[in-house]
Amino acid sequence: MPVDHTGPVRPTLAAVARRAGVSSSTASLAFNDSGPVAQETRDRILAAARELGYDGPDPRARSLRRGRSGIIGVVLEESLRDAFRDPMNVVMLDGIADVTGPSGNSLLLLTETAASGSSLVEAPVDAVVLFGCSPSVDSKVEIVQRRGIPVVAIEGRPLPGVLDVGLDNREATRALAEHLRGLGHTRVALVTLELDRDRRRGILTPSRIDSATSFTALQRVRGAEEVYPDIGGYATLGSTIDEGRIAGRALLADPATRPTAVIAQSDLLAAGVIRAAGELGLDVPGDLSVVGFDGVRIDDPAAAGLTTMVQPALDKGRAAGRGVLELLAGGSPSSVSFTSAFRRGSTTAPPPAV
Amino acid sequence: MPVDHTGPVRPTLAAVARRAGVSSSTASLAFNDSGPVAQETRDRILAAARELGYDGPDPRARSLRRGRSGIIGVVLEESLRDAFRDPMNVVMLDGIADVTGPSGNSLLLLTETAASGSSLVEAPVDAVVLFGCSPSVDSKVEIVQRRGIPVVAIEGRPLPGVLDVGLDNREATRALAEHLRGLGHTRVALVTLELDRDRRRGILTPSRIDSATSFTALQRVRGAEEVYPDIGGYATLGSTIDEGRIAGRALLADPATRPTAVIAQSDLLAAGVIRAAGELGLDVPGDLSVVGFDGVRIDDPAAAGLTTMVQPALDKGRAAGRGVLELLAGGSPSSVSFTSAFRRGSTTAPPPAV
DNA sequence: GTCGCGGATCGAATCGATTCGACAACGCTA
DNA sequence: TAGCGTTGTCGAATCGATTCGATCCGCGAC
Repeated sequence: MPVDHTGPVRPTLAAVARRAGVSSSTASLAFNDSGPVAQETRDRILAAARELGYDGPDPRARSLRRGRSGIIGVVLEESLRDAFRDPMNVVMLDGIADVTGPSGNSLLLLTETAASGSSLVEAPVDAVVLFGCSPSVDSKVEIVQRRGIPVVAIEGRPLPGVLDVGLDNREATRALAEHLRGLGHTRVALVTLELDRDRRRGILTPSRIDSATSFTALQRVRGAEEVYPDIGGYATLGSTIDEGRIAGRALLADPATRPTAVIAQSDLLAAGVIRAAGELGLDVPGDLSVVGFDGVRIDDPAAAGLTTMVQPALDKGRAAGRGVLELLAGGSPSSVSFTSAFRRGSTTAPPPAV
Repeated sequence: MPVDHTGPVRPTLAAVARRAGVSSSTASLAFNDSGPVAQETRDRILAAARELGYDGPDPRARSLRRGRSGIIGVVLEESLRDAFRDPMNVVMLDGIADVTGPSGNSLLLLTETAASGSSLVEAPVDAVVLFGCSPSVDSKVEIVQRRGIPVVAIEGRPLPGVLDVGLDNREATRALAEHLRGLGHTRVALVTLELDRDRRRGILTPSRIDSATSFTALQRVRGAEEVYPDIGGYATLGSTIDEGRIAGRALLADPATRPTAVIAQSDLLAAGVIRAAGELGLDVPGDLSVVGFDGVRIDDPAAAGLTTMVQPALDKGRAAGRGVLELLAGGSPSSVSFTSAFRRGSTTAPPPAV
C-alpha cells in the first residue's frame, strides 16, 4: 500500500455517493442539477458531501470527461510587464474578460517566450486569443488549430481559419497623414511600433519596411505612404514612452534634417516624442506637430491633448470575447473590423514658417 | 454509433501506439521521455504520431492522471482594468511569472466578482496567489485549502496555512510620518487606499478606521498614527490618480482646515493629490508636502520626484512565485517580509511660514 | 552453464468524474 | 385493467492519458 504523503485524502464523488447510499451517477446529477433527482435524495447527497468535506467535483476530471476546461488562453507577445505597459492591451484584455467572465470562463496568460512556448500546446485551453500575432506563433497556431481549438486574432495577419478582429490601421493612418498634409507639412517622419522579431531599433529603411513581419505596424506604414510615399522615420522596439523618446531624440537631434511633423504609431510613442521635443527645446505644436494612435488615456500631461486616432479598444476586446464564445458554441462568426475616429488635439498645427 | 459532429476525431495516444505497433504505455514513455525506450522504437512512435497528426498528449487527461495542471491561479481584487491600472500589480505579476514561467506553469487570471467566484473553486489550479486579499475571499480560501491547494498571499492578513509575502507597511509609513514631523509638520492628513468592501469614499473617521478590513491599508494607517495619533484624512476607493485627485480636492479645498502635508498610501494617489494641489494653485512642496508609497515609476512628471517609500515589487512577486513552487514541491517555506526604502524626493519641505 | 541484472516492453489499474441506456415504480387515460 | 408516459435511480462505458509491477531477453560474471 502506498504511503500517503498528502494528508487526508480528498473525498471523491464516489465516496459521497456511497455514504449517501446512492450511485455515483445520481450524485453527479445532484451536483450538476441536470436530470431529475428527488429533493430528498439531493438533500441526502449534499449532507453526505458536507460531512465528508467534499466541495464539488474535481475540475480536472470534469474537464477530461466534458472535453471543456472553461479556460481561454490569451497569448501576449512578450513579458507581462511589457504587455501591460500599454494601456491598449489592458483595455482589450478587460474587454475580453467582460464577455467571457460571465460565461464562466477564465483567462490563462500565455507569453510567447521560448520556455512557455510549450505551454501554449500543453495548456488545457478551450480557445485561444492572439494579441497582435507575430510570425513566431504561426506554427503554434497551426498545432492549436489542428487540435480543433478555436483561434481568434486581434489585429493579426489574416490567417485561414482564424477569426480576425481587425482595425482600419491603414485608412486611419492615412487620415492622420492627410490631416498633416492639410496643415501644410511636407517633412514628416514615422515612429513605428516593433516591425519584426529581430529586435533592432533604428532608422527606417525601405528594406527594413519590406521585411517587416508585424502586420499592424506595416499597415500603418502603408497608410502613411499613401500620402507621403517616401516617408522615412524610426523603428522602435515597442509601444512605450521610452522608446518614443529614443526615437524622438534620433529624429529631432539634427536641425538640418528635422521633420516638422511626426506620425507616431501609438499614443505612448507620441508621448515619448513630445518629451524628446521638450528636452530639445522644441515647442509642440509650434515647432513640431505630433500625432499618435490609439486614443488611450495616458497619465502624462504632455500627451493630454494629443491629436490621434481613437480606436475602440474595449469593443475590440469584447468582440474577441464574443467571437470566442460563438466559436465554442459551434457557430462560425465572421471576422469583424473596427474603425478609428480622428480626434483633433492641440499637438498639431501648421509647420513653422521658414 | 454516435454521429460525430466535430469533424475528424483527434487521434489519441492509443491510436498512435496501435499504428506504431507498440503498447500505449510505451508510447507514453516515448512522449515523456521517462523510462527507457529504444531509439528505434521511439522513432517509430514519433513517425506514427506525425502521420496521424497527433501533437502530444491531451492536457486534460494528463492533468487528471498526474494530479497537476501546471496552472497557478492569481486572484485579483477587481476588474482586470482596475487591477492593471496600478503598476504595482503589474510588476508583481511579472515577478511571479518570472519565477513560475520557466518551471512550465502559467497564470490563470481570476477576479473576485460574484460570477467568477465559482471559478476559483472550479478552476483546475495547482496553487493560488492572492493579491491583497479582502475578507470576501476568506471562505473561498478555506475551500481551496481543503482541497490541498497551496495558497500564497501578497500582503494579506496573516491566515493560518497561508504563506504570506509581506511588507513593512506600518514601519514604512511611520518613517514617512517621521520625515514629515522632522520637517516641522503638525497638520498632516492621510489619503488611504480602499479600506473595506463597502465602497464608500469620504472623510476618514475613527469608526471608519476601526471597521477597516483591508489589512494593508489599515497597517499603513497605524504607522501614521504612531507619529500623528489623531491623524485624519480621506478614504478612497482604490489606487488611482483620479481617486487621489478627488481626495486632494476634498482635503485642500478649505484653506482654514488645509493640512500642510499629505501622506498618500500609494504613489498614484500622491500624484492625484499633487494634481489637485496644482489645480488649487498650491505649490508643492512650498505650500504642501506630499509623500507617496510604492516607489513605482509613474508616467506623470508631477510625480517625478516624489518622496516615497520604495518597495521591492518585483522581488515580492518573485518571492510569491518561489513560494508557490516550493509549496508545490512539497516543501514548507516560511513567510517572507520585505522592507521598503525611504526615498527623499522634491515633494517635501518644511511647512509654509504662517 | 547458470545466475543475475539491466534494458525494453507490455497489461492492467487508476485518476474522478459525466452520461447514455435500461429499468422499476408510479399515476394517468382509455 | 392493459397500455403508456414520467420520474427517479442505477450500472457500465468512457474521456485519454500515466504508472506500477511483471515479463522477456540478452549478456557478462562466476
